[in-house]
Amino acid sequence: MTPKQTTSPEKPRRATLQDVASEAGVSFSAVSKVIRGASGVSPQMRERVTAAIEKLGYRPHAGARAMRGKSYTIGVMIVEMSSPFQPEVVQGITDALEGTPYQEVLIAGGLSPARQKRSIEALMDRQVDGLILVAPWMEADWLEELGAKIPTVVVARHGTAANFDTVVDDEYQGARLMVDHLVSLGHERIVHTSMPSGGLEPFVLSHTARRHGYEQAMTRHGLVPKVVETTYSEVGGYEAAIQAFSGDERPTAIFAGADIAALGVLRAAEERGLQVPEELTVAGYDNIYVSAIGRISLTTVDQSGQLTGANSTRLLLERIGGRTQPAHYVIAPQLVPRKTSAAPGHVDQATPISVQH
Amino acid sequence: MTPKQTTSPEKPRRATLQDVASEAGVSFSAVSKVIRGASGVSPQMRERVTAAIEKLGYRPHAGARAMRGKSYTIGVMIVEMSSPFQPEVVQGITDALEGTPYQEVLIAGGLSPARQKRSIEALMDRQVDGLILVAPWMEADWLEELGAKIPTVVVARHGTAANFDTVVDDEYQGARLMVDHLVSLGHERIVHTSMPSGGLEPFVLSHTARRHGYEQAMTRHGLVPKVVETTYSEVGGYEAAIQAFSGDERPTAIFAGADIAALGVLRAAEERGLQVPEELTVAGYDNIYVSAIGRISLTTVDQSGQLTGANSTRLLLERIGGRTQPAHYVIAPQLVPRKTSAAPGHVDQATPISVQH
DNA sequence: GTTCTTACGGACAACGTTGCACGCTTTTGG
DNA sequence: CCAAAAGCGTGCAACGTTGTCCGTAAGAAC
Repeated sequence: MTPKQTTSPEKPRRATLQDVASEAGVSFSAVSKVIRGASGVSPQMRERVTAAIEKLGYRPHAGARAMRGKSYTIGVMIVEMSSPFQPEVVQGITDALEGTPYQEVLIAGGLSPARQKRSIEALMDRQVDGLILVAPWMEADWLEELGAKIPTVVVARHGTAANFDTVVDDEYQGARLMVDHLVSLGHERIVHTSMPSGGLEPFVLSHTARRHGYEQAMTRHGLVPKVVETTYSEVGGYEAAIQAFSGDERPTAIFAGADIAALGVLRAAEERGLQVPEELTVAGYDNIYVSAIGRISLTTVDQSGQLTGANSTRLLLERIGGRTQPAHYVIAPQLVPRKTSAAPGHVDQATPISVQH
Repeated sequence: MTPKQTTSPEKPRRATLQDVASEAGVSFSAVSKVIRGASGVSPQMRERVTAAIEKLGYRPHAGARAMRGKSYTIGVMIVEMSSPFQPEVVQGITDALEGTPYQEVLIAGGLSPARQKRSIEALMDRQVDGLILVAPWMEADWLEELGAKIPTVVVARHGTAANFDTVVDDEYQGARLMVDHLVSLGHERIVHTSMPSGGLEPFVLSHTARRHGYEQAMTRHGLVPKVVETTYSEVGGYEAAIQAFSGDERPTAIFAGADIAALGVLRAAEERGLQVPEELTVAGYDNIYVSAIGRISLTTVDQSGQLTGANSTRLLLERIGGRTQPAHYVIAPQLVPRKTSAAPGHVDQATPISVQH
């Protein structure tokens, strides 16, 4: 009953096709046929082989399979796991792969294009059958070359590609939804916080799309867009808010490009003694986990990571199946109004007084 | 300059040892020697081969290597990525593996022992050379059997094992640190929120260790421990707080077993109109990302995920190197006092009045 | 000048699969 | 009743490595 000790190093060898074949009294080719579901197998043999597989606990050797072409492994690169969107995407992938012979394997790409490239190469060294890259940072050309080598789906980059598929949330639309929401509440001075573009044209990362969507929507409403560039982080949001407050006319609403930055905006507002939402409306984008909890209750935009993952997987399997025409899938975002947004209230009277230059 | 189109399906084959050998004008065995750093290689040959490898961009085929014994891949199972501890552990692993020939690969184990087992098996099918399991939920026996088959390190489970190593934060100690902190501030009625044990003895998961540490420390201070069992979630924390408030004597401090639950406690306090920390001290455990941000600023206990990852990797590499004696590494936690904890202030006067039965 | 050692490079047999080519039965069709 | 076809099982050659074994040539020792 006590666990086996390692002291006697008689590790039981993993069962192979040959072992199963001996057990069932057939050739190993026959076993292979059964496993592959190939034709030319009698029901009796199938049964005996299946029993032997069961008995020995046989599992195919992925390395050996990889040598013959397919590893039945999907490589997923995520940049960083801390954001809640990425785990959701992964969950979507896992669910979509359930019931297929494929298994996904993740790799943390890290925060630089060079590292991300190395991670992708590590995945390719391991003979994955396809790649799903979540918000990769490297140049489009590199991805095009990659896509020519291996079935690839890129998540969260706007734009079209020749050699790989993309799945992306319509972030222009998401930003528009938010602006419409704020305008319908009565806001006019709405500041957007963004981050430096990063020069990945012709591809467009999330923040650029959100910013453009914001600008278009503002213009459409006849309002003047005003963007503050810091970073998508709590500190970045804080700094952006400080900058926004320092202008001539204090904004009545701050639409942060990311929830995490919105949290910094909230802190800045608190320090200034500005009541949210009475004196300042704050909104974000991403619907991260904390945005939902009572103490924050942040108005934001949700993009379904689950859907993103599921569709990425679908496209990838199609590509593995032989499709070569690139596909681009766009997912509709959803506005999530919560307690940090309201009609601009007391702010109209208070504005000139509390501004400090 | 435009990216190659996939329309002409002339995917360039990946370079093999043989290709490199032809390029360098030597035998493929010689190339293998160079790559493995084996002896019996002249400097000139090494140079020519290295040049050829460079030129062709040769990279070893992990599948083929796996067939000969080593895949140079470390499998890491994480239960869920949403918690911030796990990404940190992964970061620690990545850093520790930098410069070694090994590469880690992650798999999301999911929220049930059955799924987690399947994930681990999927990793083994892929011939990983070793496993790091972060907070796995399955029975100890299963892990013992696993450890007999493959070098394994288990993270975040207290207790000793025969066939694998463990790396764990000293959560008894962490809970004691927190209780000492609260007591030193003057608190006496300190409630702890926990979750049902789950029956994984003789192994002990985090919440049980924290609870025991809390109980011991309270007793040592001559105080009466009081535990509320809900779940480690925002809602769970909220419910636990409501229960804690409903007693005869309202606690002056609530020490949640997890930061995420502490957030729920904060919400409950807010709803009750209790000022934190003036009327109620709130503390957590984990030091998750949001705990640090200004608007929350939660007093908590930090366990270094980075250190955990680094040490897990070290132990695993030792085991892969041949060690069979089990090792168990304990990491010291650190108290992180922030703004949600303070001496019990107005509460002493206010207690009898605001309690509702 | 012969023999022994050493250093180097190459040949080769696995490793566990896949999938084709091949034969042996059994059935079917005339 | 014989030939052809279909059904079924086996044999075998890859796939890209590692690591052992072996042969050769150059240098050292006598």
